[in-house]
Parts: sequence; C-alpha cells; structure tokens
Amino acid sequence: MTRRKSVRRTTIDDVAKLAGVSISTVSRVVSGNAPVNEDTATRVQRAIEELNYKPSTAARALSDRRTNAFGLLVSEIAAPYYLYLLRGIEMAVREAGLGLLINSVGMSENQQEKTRPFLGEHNTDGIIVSSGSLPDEELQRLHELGLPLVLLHRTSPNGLSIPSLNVDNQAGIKAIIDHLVTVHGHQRIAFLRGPESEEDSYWRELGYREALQAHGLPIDPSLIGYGGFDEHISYTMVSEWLESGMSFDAIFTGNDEAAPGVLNALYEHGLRVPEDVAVVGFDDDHLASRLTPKLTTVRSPIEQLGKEAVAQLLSLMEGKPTPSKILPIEFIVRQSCGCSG
Amino acid sequence: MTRRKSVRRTTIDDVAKLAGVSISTVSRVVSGNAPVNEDTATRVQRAIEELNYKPSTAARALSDRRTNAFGLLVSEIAAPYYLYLLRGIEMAVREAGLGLLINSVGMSENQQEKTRPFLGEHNTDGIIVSSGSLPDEELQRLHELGLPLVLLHRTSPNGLSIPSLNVDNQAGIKAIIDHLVTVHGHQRIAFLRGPESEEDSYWRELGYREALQAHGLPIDPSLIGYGGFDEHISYTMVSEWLESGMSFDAIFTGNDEAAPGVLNALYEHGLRVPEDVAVVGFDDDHLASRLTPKLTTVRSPIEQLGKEAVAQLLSLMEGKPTPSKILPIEFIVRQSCGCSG
DNA sequence: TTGAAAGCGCTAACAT
DNA sequence: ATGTTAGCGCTTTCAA
Repeated sequence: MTRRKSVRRTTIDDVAKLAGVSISTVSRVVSGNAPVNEDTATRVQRAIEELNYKPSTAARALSDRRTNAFGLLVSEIAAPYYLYLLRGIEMAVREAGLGLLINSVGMSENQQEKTRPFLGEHNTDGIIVSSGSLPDEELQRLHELGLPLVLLHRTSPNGLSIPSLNVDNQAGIKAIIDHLVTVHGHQRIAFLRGPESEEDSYWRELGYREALQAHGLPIDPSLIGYGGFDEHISYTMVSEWLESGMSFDAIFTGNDEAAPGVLNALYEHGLRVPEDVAVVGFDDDHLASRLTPKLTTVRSPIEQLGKEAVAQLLSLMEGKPTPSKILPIEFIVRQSCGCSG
Repeated sequence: MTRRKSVRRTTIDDVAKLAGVSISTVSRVVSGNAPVNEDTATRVQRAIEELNYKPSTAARALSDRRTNAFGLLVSEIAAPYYLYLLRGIEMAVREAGLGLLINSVGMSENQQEKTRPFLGEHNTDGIIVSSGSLPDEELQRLHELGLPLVLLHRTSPNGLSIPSLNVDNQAGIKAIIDHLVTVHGHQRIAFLRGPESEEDSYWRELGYREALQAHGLPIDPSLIGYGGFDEHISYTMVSEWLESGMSFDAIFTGNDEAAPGVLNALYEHGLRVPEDVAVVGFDDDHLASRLTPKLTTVRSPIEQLGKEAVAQLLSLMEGKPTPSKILPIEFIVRQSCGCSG
C-alpha cells in the first residue's frame, strides 16, 4: 500500500490547548453528557469553531466500542427498486446521526463468483440484509455474535428469529385479482412468477391461487409462467405464450421491473394494452407511472421500509423486543388494467 | 445515549494467544507487508480462521491515520441518474478494498434547510462531490486540508484546481442537432434548459446554440424554455408553449428525466411523437429505452464516471497529478426522433 | 524473524 | 466542575 502524505487533522488536544482546558472537558462539551461550567463551555465551543474541529470517527469508535454506522447489504445496487429504499435508509440513518456503509454483493467484474461481503461486526453496528445478499451461515454467525440484523423481503432462517420486514404480498395480489375480476370481468389471468430465491415470489403466487379460488375461478397451470422479476425473461415468456397460441385476458407481471418486457412482447404480437390484454404490476417503482399505458400496480411502501429497517436496528441496539413487520400496500389504479385513471 | 450490550469481538490478542505468537506477528501476517516465517504464518492463519477474526476497522483507522473509506456526497440520492453512478462507485471502491459512505444533502424532512454534510476529514479518505451538494467554502476547507476530492458535473471553483469529471455535453447536444437537422430535416428545434445550479445546463445550451449556427439555423429565443431537468417543470413548459400556439419540429428535453413530462404534454395536446414532434433526451438513464416511443438520447457513461471518480481519488491519495476529464458520449438512436431503430 | 512498546484520538471511570 | 489516566485494537518503530 502506497504511503500518502497524511492529512493533519485537528485533534481534541488542539482544542483543549487553545481553550486552556483538559481534553476531558472538551469531550464533555462535545458530547454534552456531563455538566460543564457555562463560561468554560463557551470558550471550548469557540475553540472548536476556530479550529474547525471534528472528532475522529475512528478514535471515537474505538473507545465507544461502536462504529456509529449501519450497513446495507444488497445483491445488486443498480435496481430501480433500491432508489427509494436507499433514500429511506439514508434519511433515517442520518437522522440517527449515523453513517451508512453500502455493499453490493452481486456478480463481480469477472461475472464469476459473488464477492464476499465487506460488511461485518468490525465496521458496523448493525446490518440491513436484503434478500439473497448473504448466505445463511454468515447470517447466523453475525447474529450469534449479537450484531443487530434486519432482514428485508426474507424471513429469518432456522430458529434464528432475526426481525424481518416485508410488504403484504398476499394482500397486494388479492387486490389485483379482485379488481381484474370484479371491475373488468377477466377470467383468464396469467401469472409471472419471480425467482425461487425471492420469498416474495412464493407469497405472490400463493395469493394468486387463493384469490382465484375465492372467486371460484379455476387455476390453469399453463397460465403460470416464469418471469423472474426481469424484463427480458418476462419478454421471452410472454412471447412464447403468444406464439404457442395461448390466450388470456390479463397478465400479472410479477413486479414492475418485468412490465416493460411484457408490454413489448404484447405489442410485438399486435396486441393492445389494455384493450386486448390488461397488464398489472407490483411495487409502483420509478417506472410504473411512466410506461405507456401507465401501469396499474400495487404500491410497496419502499421508502418506508427503509426507514423502518433503520428503526428496527436502533431498537435492537437498545435491546428492545423487535418484532417483524408486514407493511400494508396500496392498490394503484392507472390505465394498463383498462381503467381510465 | 442508551448503553447497549456490547458485542464481544475477536481481537488480534485472541489470535496471538491461540497461535502462540505476539500481536505484531499476527499483524504482519494479516497485512502481509513484513516477512514472517512460513510455519508461523500458517499457524496464525489457522487461528484467524478458527476464531473468524476480522481486524477492527476503527483501530486500524486510528493507527493508520486513514479511514479506508470514501464518501459520496449527492444532493438527492433517489434520482434515477444515481443508479448506475452508484453501481460504478460501489464496484470500484470495493475493488480497492475500501468502504463507501454515502450522504444525501437534499432537503431534510421538514423541507426547510439543507442538512449539513455528514462527510468530512474525520470519516473519509476522500470524497466524491456531486454537483450542488457542497457549498464552496466547505469544499475549499476540505481541499486546503489536503483531503482528496473529486467533483462530478461541476468544475473547480476559484483557483482550487480540484479534479473534476464530466461528460462531453457539447458533443452530445451537437450529435443531437446534427441528427435532427441532417437526417430528419428539422429546423425549429426547441430546447429545454436545466437548472442554473448545474453546469451541464450551461454547456448544453452553449452546444445547442453553436450547433444551430453551424447549420446556419437562426436561434429563436422563444424556442428556449426552462425545463429544470425535471418531469413536471418540463411538462408545464411544453404545455404553455402549445397553448400559446407555438410550433416546433422537435424538442430537446434537457435530460431523460424530463422526457416523460414532455411526452405527456405533447400527447395531451393531441400531438404524436415522432410523427408530429420529434423528442430527444440526454443521459440514457434507466427510463430512456422504456418510454413509448423509445427515447433517442445521448448516453452518458455514468457507471464509468463513477469508477473514474474512485480512480481519481486513489490517484490523489498517492500524490499523483490527477487531471480533470471529460468522458466521451455516445449518440443512441431509437424511435422518438423519427428513426425506426 | 520475532517481540516489546509507543502511539493513533477519543471516552469514561476515578480523583480532586 | 474539572483534570488525570487507563484503556479501546491496531500498526510500526526499535531492539533483540
């Protein structure tokens, strides 16, 4: 490692000297958790401002036995979904006076192996673990170490009882089916399944089946295909369906990210949306309201999820009981279902 | 501050004890920058693995006088533009074995004041400063302190000579105008200007004027409006234009984010794109290829920009000369210009 | 090749 | 109310 010219930082000693007090006093003024004479405090404050003193995060961390930072572990940072999640997390973390370390464990440059996570007990006070970003063993190790952990879109493995956060997938898909059946009279509703690795996939499919049954509709296995929460996979699946002569009144795309692929496949086969086929997504991500036609979808409170995750972590740090949560969704009617919203 | 039950971390002493060596030796094995007997090294390695030892980032930082983390300062993290930037930065930072601290200084909860930046000399070894995210004074202070700094989409203020990174705005807009004029024969090309606070706005407008002149076309001030790089502002501007009876062959939207607003305004006034009006954007963000019609635009190498920024920071840390760069763009022909791409 | 020991900048317990 | 001091876990001289 090349030795770079070190930046001379102002330390607590500089401040103490200038203010004519001991470093403890400076420390007390800065942290505010011990009585200090008013005049002394003022002098110290002035010195701090004059020298532009900022406590060293490292020294503080070392002494405190805490890093004052939370970590966020995701599998692929450049997913539209993370835009608002990140915002929620960032806001909450900043509000708590903490830093945020992010780490994407997606495929590395060479597309070979997953990069091993950079985050751990040595550099965070707690980690937000997004689905599929961390192997169970490591999750277990960190949890047994006592490191606060919160799971996103994934429930705790084994009997670890790590709090988890998710949106109400079943209520979401139920709202969709109800709407398509009740308002638009659709019967043959195709379903694009997400990846096995995502729990959301499971819950959405379960909800789909239950909702159809609730309406007394048959479950046609050929109407269930693999969309992978992905634009290209969904495009391929829908194209295959159409080329094999399959017919349906509506398609649930799995999530919003997959929607553009579904729309394209439909268009390329001369079908109109929503006139010939209704299309509905899930998440209400950045894309949803900007597609043509505007996508009817289920809004996941993503930003809220992020804030909630930070709150959970803080709660865990205080040793409080921190139950898992399922956040409520909202059904957003736009145009791709056939409504004129 | 509530006292939480502290997580007992494995330290270098634990490893030393188990391996029967001194902590210096362990340190040498870990860092690899001092000769260690092979057998000893093996014993230490085993101990490290058995105990699952991870060096404390804080202790290391304190001793090294470096934090081993870079900071990213943006004004609003939830902008589509940052998706790929973030990915580029994250990859490069991880590859360098560093952490990434992000901080959004956008409006705080109460929408009142900008939050003061969380990043500084005390918690980073260098900062990537995105346009408009840090006041000049603080920039100057950090720079004078010797902290490596890289500017994104903004040149160095005064005579500070902080390296900056940008895309070739002028070449981008020139490519657009050339295409619209040469291929599609358009003459009246409207221009939506970005915010004053963004340098890109200036360069794009300059490029627009120069390109028109190069084609011997007049510059009609009424064809230049304020779009703010924003969907809603652009929507309003274009609507006003149309309602005041203005006519044009094409619109440059300023950036891709503004495009959906432009398209909507056009559609709502019964105009078709590209048949009645051609539309072209800038950036090739996540949205561009998913709009209807698919947006013809200029691709900014955003992910590349992120990687480059990290490279600049590393270069600065090594005390090397680190010149600013303008990254080349690529003109992406799709359908909104009238091509059938 | 290895160990002992001096810091790095801060907090908090303990004196006063 | 304030100062003194012992760590926090690591890196890096300096000696051996």
